[in-house]
Amino acid sequence: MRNKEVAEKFYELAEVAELAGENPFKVKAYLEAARVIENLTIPIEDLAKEDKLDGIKGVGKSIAEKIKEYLETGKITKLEELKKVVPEGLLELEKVKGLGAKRVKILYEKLGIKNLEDLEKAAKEHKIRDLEGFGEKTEQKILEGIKSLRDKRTDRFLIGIALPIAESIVNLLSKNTPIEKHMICGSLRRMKDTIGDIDILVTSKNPSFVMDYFVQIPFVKEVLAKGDTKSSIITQEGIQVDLRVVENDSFGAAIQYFTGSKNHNVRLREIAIKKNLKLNEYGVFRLDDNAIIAGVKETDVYEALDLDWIPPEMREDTGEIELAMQHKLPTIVDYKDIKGDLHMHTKYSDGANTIEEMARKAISLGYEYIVVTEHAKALGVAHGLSIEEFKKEKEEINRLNRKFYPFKIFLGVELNILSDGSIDFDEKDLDIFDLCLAGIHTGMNQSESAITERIKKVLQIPKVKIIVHPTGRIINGRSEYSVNIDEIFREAKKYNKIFEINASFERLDLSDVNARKAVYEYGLKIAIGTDAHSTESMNNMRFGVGVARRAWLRKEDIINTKSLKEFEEFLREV
DNA sequence: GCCGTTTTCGGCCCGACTGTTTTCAGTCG
Repeated sequence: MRNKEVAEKFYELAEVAELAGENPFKVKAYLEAARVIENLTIPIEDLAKEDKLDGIKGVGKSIAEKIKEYLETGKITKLEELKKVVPEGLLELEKVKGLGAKRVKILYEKLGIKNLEDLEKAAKEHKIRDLEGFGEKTEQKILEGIKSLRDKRTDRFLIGIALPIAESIVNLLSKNTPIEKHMICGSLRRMKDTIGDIDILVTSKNPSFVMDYFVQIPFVKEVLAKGDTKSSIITQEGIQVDLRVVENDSFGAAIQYFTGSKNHNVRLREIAIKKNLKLNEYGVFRLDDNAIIAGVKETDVYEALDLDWIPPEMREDTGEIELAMQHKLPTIVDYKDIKGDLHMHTKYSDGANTIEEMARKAISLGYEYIVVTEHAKALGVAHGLSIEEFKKEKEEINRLNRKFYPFKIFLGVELNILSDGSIDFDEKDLDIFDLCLAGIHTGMNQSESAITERIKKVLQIPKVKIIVHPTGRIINGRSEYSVNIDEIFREAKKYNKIFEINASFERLDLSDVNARKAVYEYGLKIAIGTDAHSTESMNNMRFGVGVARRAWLRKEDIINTKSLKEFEEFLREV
């Protein structure tokens, strides 16, 4: 699967082409192609082989040729030629806030500025202020921009860090200020695995009171801006939070606008134009007489465009708009559809709580069952259990099941996929388990073919049902190990295996793109497990469901939406 | 360079903000 790689090339092509002064619409076409390829669930090399590249929306004859050329030779002639005219360093100059392609080009042509160092020197020597279109303030801003670029942490924030902060701010506002409606928008509402900043929208009859309160809440580290309708702060954690107060009549249009994604919104506005309408953050307007026809409710905004309302998690312009147009959107899984948690650890291995505490927590979450899945013996660092120890755990589970009836605890295990593709126990010993998970915890630096073969080997073990955290990524920490995920999925379908969406917010593995591929391209089923090591982290289920919703998964695609009775039937088939 | 339930040619999202300007270009989200 080389989609990501090809997409990167076209992002680069777009950047370089823009700096070279190519037709802006051509640049837009490259960007659009890159984005579509990135979100494709089918390997692009397969499409190339079958000569179906120009069937991709946004890919025409010319871009199809470039894709083919890249796949065959590793190069795009057009890109190589442009690079001869555009120095490498110009790309980083665009990252300075306030500088876009146009200004970078002027700086290069008039002052010969080729990189950050040149830029800083020129600004300090006051050479920039005399250029046409530039001035003293711009020069100052450029220096500030260079500084913040160098200071800036490049990581985005994990959703599991950002969402609780956003929620506590909303709570404080609700309690202490006269706000009426409120909504956390942006990538948080879309449940992206990482977020850049927090967007909160509220309505209020007394905006200035709300703003005065907002900029002085305890965890504010810095106030970036304070106005009547918009204020921005930086929290102690370093996350930027924007609070906007909007009119009640525009609330629906505003949350639509600020939820994004950008690409989704651009498409909506294009659709509006074709219907002789205009869409902005204030509402949907008729172009003829500027009359407002929607704005209070978000559903009305979509309806005004003849679209079904689209769940925020799906708003990435990867086909959801077309389906909404035809009224064929899938009914995606709901947060309350989850009936059990399939992956957790207790004090028996490296968890912080007892089985009983985990069970009580599960009951408080409204679950009908849990599967307790300690590490198996090969994972020494995590107190992996022997078969004898699992037998003991089983006795305690039996006792607790009598106590908590009809709620049920199952005995599972998280097996290790060892470096030769074997697992911790003999297959005959696995019969004591209700459910066997298996995952890679060691030997992640092996080659793609080695890791792929390891997993394929484990797929053949009848008793192993679920592959957990299948790509091994830790967000902002460790990238995926190299594995041919298409080959794994194809093989898994033969044996009816299931893949986990690990709901721990550092992992979220499978990712949205991979989960969608597993279900929609390979017809596989998904399990969502929190991998909780404490009662507290069982709350992370919502992040896993968020990924499932971003992957367009339906209730029936996810096995832990089954009722206890259905789940027991499922286990008997295992 | 792509695309077509008005189009195979002539379009290609919207508004706010900033700084440089006397009416607007560039940038951002």
